[in-house]
Amino acid sequence: MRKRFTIEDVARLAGVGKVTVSYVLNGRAQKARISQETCDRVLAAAKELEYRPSAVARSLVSKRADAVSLVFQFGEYFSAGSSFINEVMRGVCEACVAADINLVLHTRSFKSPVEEAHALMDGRADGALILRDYGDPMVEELVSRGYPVVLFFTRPANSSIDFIDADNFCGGRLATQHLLDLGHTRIGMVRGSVGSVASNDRIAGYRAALAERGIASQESDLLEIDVPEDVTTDLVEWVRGTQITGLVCWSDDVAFRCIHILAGAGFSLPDDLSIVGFDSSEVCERSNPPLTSVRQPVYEMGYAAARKLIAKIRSEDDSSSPSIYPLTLDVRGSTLAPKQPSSMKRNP
Amino acid sequence: MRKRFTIEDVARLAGVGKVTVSYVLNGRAQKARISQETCDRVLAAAKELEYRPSAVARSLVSKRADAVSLVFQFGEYFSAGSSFINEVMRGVCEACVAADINLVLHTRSFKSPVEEAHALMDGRADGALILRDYGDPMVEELVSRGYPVVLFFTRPANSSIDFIDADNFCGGRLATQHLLDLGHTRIGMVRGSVGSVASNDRIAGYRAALAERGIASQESDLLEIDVPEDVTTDLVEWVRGTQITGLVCWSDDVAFRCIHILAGAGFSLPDDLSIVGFDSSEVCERSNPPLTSVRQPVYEMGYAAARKLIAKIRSEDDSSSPSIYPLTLDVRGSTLAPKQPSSMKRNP
DNA sequence: TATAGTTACTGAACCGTTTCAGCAAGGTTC
DNA sequence: GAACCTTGCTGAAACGGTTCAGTAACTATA
Repeated sequence: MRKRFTIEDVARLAGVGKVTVSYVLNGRAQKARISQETCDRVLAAAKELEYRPSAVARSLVSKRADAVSLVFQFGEYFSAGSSFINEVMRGVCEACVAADINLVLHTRSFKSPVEEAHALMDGRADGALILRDYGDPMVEELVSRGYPVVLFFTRPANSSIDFIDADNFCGGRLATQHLLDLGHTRIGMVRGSVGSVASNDRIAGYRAALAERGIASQESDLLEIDVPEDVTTDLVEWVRGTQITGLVCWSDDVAFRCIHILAGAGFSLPDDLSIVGFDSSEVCERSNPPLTSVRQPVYEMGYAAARKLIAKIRSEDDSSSPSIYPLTLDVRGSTLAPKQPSSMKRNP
Repeated sequence: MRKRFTIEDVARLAGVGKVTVSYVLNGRAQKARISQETCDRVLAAAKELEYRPSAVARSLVSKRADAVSLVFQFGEYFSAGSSFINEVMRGVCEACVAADINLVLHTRSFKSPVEEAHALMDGRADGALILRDYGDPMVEELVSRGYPVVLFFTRPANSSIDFIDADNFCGGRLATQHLLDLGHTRIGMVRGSVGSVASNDRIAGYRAALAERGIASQESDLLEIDVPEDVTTDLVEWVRGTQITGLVCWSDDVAFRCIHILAGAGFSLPDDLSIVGFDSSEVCERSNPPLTSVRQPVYEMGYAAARKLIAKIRSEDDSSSPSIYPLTLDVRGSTLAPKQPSSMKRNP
């Protein structure tokens, strides 16, 4: 690569000190009372040399990187077909574009959580956006050092930590209530991983909805998975064994997988089983049957998380923006009243 | 954030000069002939202060950032449902993890292509991975300055530029041949944008396949779109108007959209129209009908592009890895012989 | 005409690292 | 005992910017 010109080169060419160049190029010519004539000379010199300041040198003294980092399990989230992470990325990217800062994906190999935390704090980014549950030792390390952090799609136990999450309790409740309203009484749930706060919240909502109708929830009606690929033909036996007629899924992806596997096993959907997804991504419209799903504003949440982090870094006020996003239900074709209603239908 | 300790602090605590600390911490104690005892003292001091070197200061002197940047239209690619960009990201991220470098998403707002190029060369990254056609003024600016660049999913006219691309000509040919083999003679193509090299290559392959069977290709059999959302109900009229019985699509996403729209308009698929997608993403298995698609190794290509760039930056030899990836066809349920074969079927 | 204020700049220090040349102390060699 | 290694360490400069506190030359005020 061709040698880059430095501020010194520009100063020399313009016949001024490098300080003057710095002031002019940072738009602070007024404050430093640089004359118009000198300004022009500096600008001309900079243009002639096609001078571009070194972000690195600038960072060293300003102690700001004008970048935030984004941390998650890349291999896991960037797996085929999930629109969730796409929407997250789009939200985060657009917030960064709007704020004119860079986004650093912390794709480094680390030995320990503490190492990882230290690497995050190496000065390349001014804060971190983390898609991971609180309780993670890495997060705790960052937080304990006062490094600016915003968690999203989780809800930290420690309330002093900034976060953006959806109202998963309501989401679980909404999905379950919908099935109850249709007349289902045996409702199962394909839950997320046990450690996930979001998953536990949704289960709580699910249980609350059942309890409101006087139905006791059973542990066996929960099927745990970590990633959509965990949904295998075991699902078929589980569905048959539990005799559920309604199913609330951890995500749309999981729901699609369930549909695929159940259809393959001879289930007629939605007649044999009503299925509710989560996220209500665009594909729900096009699936067969179209998927009833809890709408999660993933894009907005990604955007908001980045905004919150940026506001924090810039010490701007951000108190007006919510931390918890409400969820709604998009009813589509994948949910129907059960074939042999075991109770009075409320919605005929 | 708590004040960070610097190399000076460690040196003071260990009772040595900061140079010594630098050598010890960079594993060059041998070379600098630092005694074991001093080494231990330095290590202990560093641990006690939980010292972490500043990546920024280090970059300033080493002139390396240990990061590469990734450039594409974030808003456009990170749109719901596309597994293409997910696979790209996964490949790129994993290559970066393996090489222990960071990935910078250049999410900044720029006025002009030249500004954007300059911003890319600001020192935060050692090279750029670009998902954009060559000919783009930004790319030319980078290349003309000798900034390390690898383009992917395109094929630069200037052969000195590194790139990773699929053999789109063969891909277009393969898809078309498959339909021809099934007995189709009127075959249409939903092409990508006109400026796209990949799209033009696929069209050339499509035309070559037709020509090999003595069929003249017609301009009206090509439907241009830029993004999947461009596929609207106009498609229905176009299909009816052209009387095609086979359709090669720009991507799986486009194919799914076509299926959705055509099915909505009363088409019975695949009986009324055979459809071939491109990418052969995982969802093809689960769609209805399962989508015949040209398999593009997107993950591998993303990985390879990042590897190539990293090798270039590190001046390693990378001549063994291919630039052009072969494509294959995954035949699934969305393609059948036409209902009223207009020629002899070759595959009954 | 001494004092103060303004204008237009700049020298030096600093940010936190790395690198290179150098140096003191002790050990070998002849 | 002079010349030359070796060992173990360090001072100073450099990387490319920014910031602060001047300062020299004018102009305005009393």
